[in-house]
Amino acid sequence: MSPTHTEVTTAPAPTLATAPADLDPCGHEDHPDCGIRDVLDRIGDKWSVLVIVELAGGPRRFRELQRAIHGISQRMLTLTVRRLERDGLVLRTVYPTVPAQVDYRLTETGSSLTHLVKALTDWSLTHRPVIAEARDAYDRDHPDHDIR
Amino acid sequence: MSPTHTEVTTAPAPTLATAPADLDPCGHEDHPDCGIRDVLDRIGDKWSVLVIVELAGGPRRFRELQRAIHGISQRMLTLTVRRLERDGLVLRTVYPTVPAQVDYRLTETGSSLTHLVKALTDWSLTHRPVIAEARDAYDRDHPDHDIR
DNA sequence: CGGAATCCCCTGTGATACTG
DNA sequence: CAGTATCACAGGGGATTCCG
Repeated sequence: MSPTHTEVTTAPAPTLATAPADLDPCGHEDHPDCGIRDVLDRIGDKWSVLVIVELAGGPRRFRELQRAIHGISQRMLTLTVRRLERDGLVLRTVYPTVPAQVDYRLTETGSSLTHLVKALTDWSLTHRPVIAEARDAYDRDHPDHDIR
Repeated sequence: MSPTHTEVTTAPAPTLATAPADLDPCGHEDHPDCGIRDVLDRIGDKWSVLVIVELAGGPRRFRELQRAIHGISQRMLTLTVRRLERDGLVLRTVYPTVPAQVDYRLTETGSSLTHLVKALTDWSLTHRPVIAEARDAYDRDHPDHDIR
């Protein structure tokens, strides 16, 4: 890594006015396990959100999902939909045909997540350029760092 | 894992009407790398959102952050704020005092994320009971599975 | 105080092969 | 088609130690 972060400031050290966390998702001051953790552990993985996005377009079969979600392996798709099913976000239906046919669709709860996902993608698309620029600037000022 | 998922349905297999993904974050049909990936890779990790939540309450020093975010290690806090700094979501300021003093605060871009985070925590708090119930039900119907 | 450097484990994920 | 079963591996992340 670069020879240690060394960009200092000449300004005097301020006394941080311990501002209150007006966004505190918990009830009390010491964030013990903020409910947010639940969501993150659930949709914060590599594929869940993409599955939800795809299912937001309507029911999909296993292969359809796999084809739609570029790069996901069979194994991960299985694990992802299973977890979503377990959490009640996705409904899995098996039709006793031959060969087997299974479809997945969002439950009521799952659908309520699509708004958030939409907001996330919107934010992403809006700020992507700014972030890319910030990144380039950082990488320019900090040659040979290994962040990410 | 349990002897294979075997909950079938008696209903006839429907012909999925390939509904359009009206939530498609990409421009075209085949989701190649949906912009959503960018956000997820950025705030979808274990700690970033918690740091953002804390900084939403105002500037914080390194130790303050670590104390506020229960369970985070020194190493991960460092890595997390570095990545956020690199992406231009957090501003890091070093005061040449002795011992060193550093504070972190959200940038304009970073602040714009607090709305989303708030929405996420709200959703989490609202649906937590339902999800917990779904989970229990699943675990009851599928004894000895190893999902998650 | 605010890190950086190491060591190490464990989990998530991919690749491949097999099955009802 | 829709999985399951294994193997194999990179990297995320924790604990500890050292430094300016």
